Amino acid sequence: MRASKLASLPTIKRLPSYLHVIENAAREGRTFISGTMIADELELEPIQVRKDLAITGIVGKPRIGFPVQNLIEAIYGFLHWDTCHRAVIVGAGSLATALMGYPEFPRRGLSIEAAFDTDPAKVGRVINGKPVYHLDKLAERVEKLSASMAILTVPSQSAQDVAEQAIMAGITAIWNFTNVKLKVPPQVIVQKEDLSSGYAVLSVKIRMLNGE
Amino acid sequence: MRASKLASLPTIKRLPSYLHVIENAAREGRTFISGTMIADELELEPIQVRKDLAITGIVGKPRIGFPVQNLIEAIYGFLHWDTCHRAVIVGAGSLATALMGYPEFPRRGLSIEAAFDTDPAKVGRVINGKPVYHLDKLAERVEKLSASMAILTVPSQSAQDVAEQAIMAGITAIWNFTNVKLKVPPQVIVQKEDLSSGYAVLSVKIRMLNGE
DNA sequence: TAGATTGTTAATCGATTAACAATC
DNA sequence: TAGATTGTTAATCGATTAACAATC
Repeated sequence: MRASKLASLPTIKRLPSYLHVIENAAREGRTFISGTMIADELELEPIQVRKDLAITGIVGKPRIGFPVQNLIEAIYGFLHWDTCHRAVIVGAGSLATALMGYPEFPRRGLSIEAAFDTDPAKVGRVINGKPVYHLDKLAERVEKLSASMAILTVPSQSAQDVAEQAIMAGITAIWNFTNVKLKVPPQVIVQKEDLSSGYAVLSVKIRMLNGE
Repeated sequence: MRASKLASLPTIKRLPSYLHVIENAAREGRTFISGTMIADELELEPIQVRKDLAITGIVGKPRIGFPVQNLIEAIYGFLHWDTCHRAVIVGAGSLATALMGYPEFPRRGLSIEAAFDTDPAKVGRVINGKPVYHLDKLAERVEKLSASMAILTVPSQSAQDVAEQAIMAGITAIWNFTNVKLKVPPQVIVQKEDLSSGYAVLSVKIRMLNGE
């Protein structure tokens, strides 16, 4: 059992960027990387990087740093990215297309197996090698694919309805790209991705830069 | 001058979701809304909502709540969403298409005026009523459009290069959808949008749910 | 009026940062 | 060896939450 309770949300969110830097180092043939180096690259404090990396259980060598391969494996393990997450995506628009073509996901254990839509113009098409089915086929396909995750890229109005259908079909984790706060049973996990909040931060920074 | 220094990053990130709830209330014809009600809707603590809303300067009435219209205007003002942000998007792929078609952005002051790409198959096309230019035209177009923001949806390898071109062209704010940590001069604002970190959180929650 | 909700002040909680001995 | 970097323990910082008088 991993000591996952010890990892805070901010730490978990930073791990992927560490992984990115460490994988670059691996690609360059490095076998060790120091927390200081990672911190420099990402403009963070070295102490924060060390603290965060501690949750992986990998111990570093003073003066030398952390073993790159072990660190990569440990982060994958910690993030559960060494396991395949079979997902379906509902709403086969351009955002779905973007997510289905995102090359990083397959390497990180996320496999988007099929898309669903109600638009007859989209049903039957193939996106990035994966079929687009009518939403009616959701339950049937989720079972056949043994998918446990649903990614929601539908319009806001249908978000709650689609979420309920997905849950009925046996989905236990939802990655929600709509701006709707979904109401789900307690055992279902929802992660909401909110573009507006990123834009809000950017926008406030602009206002402050412009000296108001 | 607004007391923007008093708003923490978490508060800023929550404001858009408050706005969403409050605008729904306005659409239903409500003239007042309580912090408790907003909190219920978003599964937050009432005290947190009250604290957050305090930064807008709008005062509520005990027992009744906050005046809906004033609150909406104040949040728009605070987030700088009452001002037009003219933006260009570089990398005219499916993510760019998704962002250009996101109906919320125009209402929130974000106007994506043009897209840029190096792919001859994309240059000259029109996405959502906006032209796709060759990247060569970036400087010229940014000036003509008097755009101050660039949205980056290019492949990682070209991210740093494109960012530098955008800055040379006069861009002062970058919304970065690549997984590259950009190196920019201190006066340039960068907001990095990281899908991996959301996926990391979801994935760790799944692992914990599955009882490991 | 009664009681739900507000704004404020204080307490708690948790994350970040600092300090430093150990060590490669 | 000398000194950069580690892991740990303690201090600081900031955000969330609690308490409560004021009030519509």
